[in-house]
Amino acid sequence: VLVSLDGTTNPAGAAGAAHRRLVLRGVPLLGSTSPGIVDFLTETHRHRLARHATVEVFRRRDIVFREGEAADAIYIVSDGVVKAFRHLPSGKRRIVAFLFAGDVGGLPESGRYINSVQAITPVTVCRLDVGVLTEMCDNTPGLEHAFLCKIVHELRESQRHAVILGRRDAAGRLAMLLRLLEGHACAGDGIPIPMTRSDIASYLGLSLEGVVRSMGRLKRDGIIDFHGRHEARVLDRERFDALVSAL
Amino acid sequence: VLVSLDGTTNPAGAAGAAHRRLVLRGVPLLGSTSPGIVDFLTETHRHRLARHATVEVFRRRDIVFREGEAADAIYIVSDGVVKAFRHLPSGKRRIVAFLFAGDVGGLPESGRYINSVQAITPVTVCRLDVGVLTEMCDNTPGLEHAFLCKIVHELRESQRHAVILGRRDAAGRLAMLLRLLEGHACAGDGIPIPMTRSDIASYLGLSLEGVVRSMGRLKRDGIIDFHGRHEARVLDRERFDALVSAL
DNA sequence: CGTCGTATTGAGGAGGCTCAACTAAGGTGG
DNA sequence: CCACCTTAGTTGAGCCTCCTCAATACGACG
Repeated sequence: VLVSLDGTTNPAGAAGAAHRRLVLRGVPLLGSTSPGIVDFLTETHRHRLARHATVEVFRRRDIVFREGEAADAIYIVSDGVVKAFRHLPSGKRRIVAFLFAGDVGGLPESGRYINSVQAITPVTVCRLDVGVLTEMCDNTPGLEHAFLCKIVHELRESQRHAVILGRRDAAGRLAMLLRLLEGHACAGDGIPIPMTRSDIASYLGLSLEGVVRSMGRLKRDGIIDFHGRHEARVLDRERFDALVSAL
Repeated sequence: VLVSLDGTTNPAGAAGAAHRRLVLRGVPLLGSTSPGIVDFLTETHRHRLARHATVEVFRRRDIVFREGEAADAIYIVSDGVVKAFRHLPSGKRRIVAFLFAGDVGGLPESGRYINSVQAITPVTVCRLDVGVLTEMCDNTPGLEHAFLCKIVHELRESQRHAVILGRRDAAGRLAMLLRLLEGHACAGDGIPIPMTRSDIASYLGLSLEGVVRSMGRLKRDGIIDFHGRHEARVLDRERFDALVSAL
């Protein structure tokens, strides 16, 4: 943690820094003319939240919070990517979600975090004290609704994850993950793969080697090209889409 | 649909009928002395909602709503069990969740349902018009918060589902589902299995035959006893728990 | 330039899927 | 009330995929 401002009210500078970082991205509940993804927060929300938000920076591999800890705050990812995972009784870990800029993490159950969150790239987050946040929701119209919309969005994403895991073919699962990552890519460029093969395996319910071999197959088949370990590029869009849609 | 009262305000009788059916069950966000599951709705919420809720009854196999349809209403399951599923491009279907009494379904994306819901037992639901509901959330303190808590609960359940699907052993997945069903059973009795083997397979990401064989193994090993097709009983609690916790 | 974490590749084995035949149960109409 | 029909469930044989184990290569970082 490099920057950590506590207290209930931020100085103007810190509030300004938090302000532009507070974003809740997702597809809205109700139909609208506007396209897919929007920011659920209004300017008013942002200003109010910014006064009490703490900006925190984490390096790769840093833990943001741990499963089982008292949930003092919820977090909004502002920059970078984190993984949310649960420890299984055996000691293994299963990644339950990747969180990108505009996602929330740290929703508690009975006052405790239900999964751990760890940075997989350098990360900037906004920390919102739960006490302050609940109070703010009570007297800021639409704020709680914004979070509700975001959480519904994460529920949909989680269900999509379940659909991915329901597939039996490794290459198909991988393709669906790449499609997901593509959604977070800047258009035109290659698809960034911020996480390790091991993380991918844990998210897809495969073995590490299974992930590697699936990548090898996609490459051999001329569907995807992998540049280095952290970038992919779709070569054959048609067959890629077919693979994603298969099953 | 056997009972369907529309209009924005219900007569006293219908409102009374809806009143006791309106329940949102789940584990709360914040820690409390009270144990596990609570009802997020207050009496006030129930009374207000009841005036505009429609009670609907469905028989086994009836469709409550379909993926892609305009989402006019959200539903609270009052009695019985439904399955929420998505159609895959191939035409197959994957069950994303089972909804029991106290669960919500029909949360929209861009004004449309994102999955279909079908009754797997005789079912009673409360239908809440989205327009009326959003309006009511604006002028009923705590109502939106109740839904938020419930949706967080469903998000956790969905993540648990993902953990189940991450397992590679069929018997272990099945055991985890049985554990989930056990949570909805009246204590002391056997575990009711309302859904078909095919539904179980679709939920667990297995083949129908795989489900059957896994049941056969649990029975042969003396861990679970199956009475008929819709009831299970844990014979060896210790090994059952070990199986659930394995991996 | 060494070292550790990460990635890759190979051989062998286990588990689940597919295909196919068959049984059981529920529901409908005569 | 029974016969029939449709849906749901069961069992077996063989194949295929993915996992496991083990050895090796790569690459970031000090």
